[in-house]
Amino acid sequence: MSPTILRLQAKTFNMTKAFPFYFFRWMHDHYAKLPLHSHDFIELVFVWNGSATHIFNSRQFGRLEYKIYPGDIFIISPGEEHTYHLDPGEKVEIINMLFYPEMLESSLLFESYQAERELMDFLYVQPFLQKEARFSSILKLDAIAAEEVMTLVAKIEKEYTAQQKGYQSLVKLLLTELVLRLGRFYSERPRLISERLLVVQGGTKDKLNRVLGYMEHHYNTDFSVEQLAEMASCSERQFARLFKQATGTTVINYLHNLRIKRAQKMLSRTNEKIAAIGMEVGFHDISFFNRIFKRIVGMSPKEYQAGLSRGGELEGRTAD
DNA sequence: ATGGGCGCCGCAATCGAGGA
DNA sequence: TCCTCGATTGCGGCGCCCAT
Repeated sequence: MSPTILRLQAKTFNMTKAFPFYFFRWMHDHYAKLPLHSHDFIELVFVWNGSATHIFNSRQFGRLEYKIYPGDIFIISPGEEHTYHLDPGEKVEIINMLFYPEMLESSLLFESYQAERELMDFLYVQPFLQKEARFSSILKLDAIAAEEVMTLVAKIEKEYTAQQKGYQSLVKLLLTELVLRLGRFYSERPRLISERLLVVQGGTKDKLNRVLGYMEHHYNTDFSVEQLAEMASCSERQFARLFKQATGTTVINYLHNLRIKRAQKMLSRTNEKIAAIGMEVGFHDISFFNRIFKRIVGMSPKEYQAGLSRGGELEGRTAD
């Protein structure tokens, strides 16, 4: 017998037609059982603290489970059934924003540019495409992006709580900005192997995805091909072969591209010294960082930074 | 599809010189 | 002082070939 699914509706959260939005934070632990539930609104989830296992039932993909950690952001679309499981001793603090599409300033999103429409992939398109995309629609932000997002979330929370004159319009605008920014981070994130991997088989694809996920989040630490191969449960030789087959490049080249891309982003967003940025993205030697940067981007980090500060269009290539 | 052997290539680290 | 570039060196990664 299948479990009863709790169906949550707008009236549960006092959402109105004029302002269909609800903001709340909640703490969850092993003892507080949240039943499997679904809703007819969009749920934007920010993991603030702790960890949990997110359990997700989908008509398309069946039952999915994945671990969530601080900084993770994901969307639960209308009709999707989900809940959380926490092991004894485990706790999680989550920020939830429940809303209907009417909350978003559609004039800003849909009428102007195709680019804005593409940003909305994060909300509507990607989660329905394929099983792997469901996982990749969990955004993991770097420190700078997370700060931008959290500043916006704090503003929304402040407006929503204080409820001063005009707060509904301000929350709409802030939520629209938040979704656009998330869409931008989503489109800028490194592509998972599975999204372009057509040549390798299912089980292998999962293994490579696990490794690529590791590389994306540990790009600035030292690891060997041997360790990665172990993670993928295959020999070094086989791993290197599959990696090349899947990505079109070698492990080291892929890692360099990842590091340089992050370095480009940092150069454009901070005033940190080039040497510090090189170290931060995982290069032990500034000389070697310069060389790799120039090979990939087509100009030295200094030239790249100078180009940014002039505010002009950069001709340099993008690491990808 | 997968793994092993072998040899070459280039990454990564280090040092030094020179320019802005 | 900071950044870039060149030279050098040890060793790990990768391509090729062949076997299972």
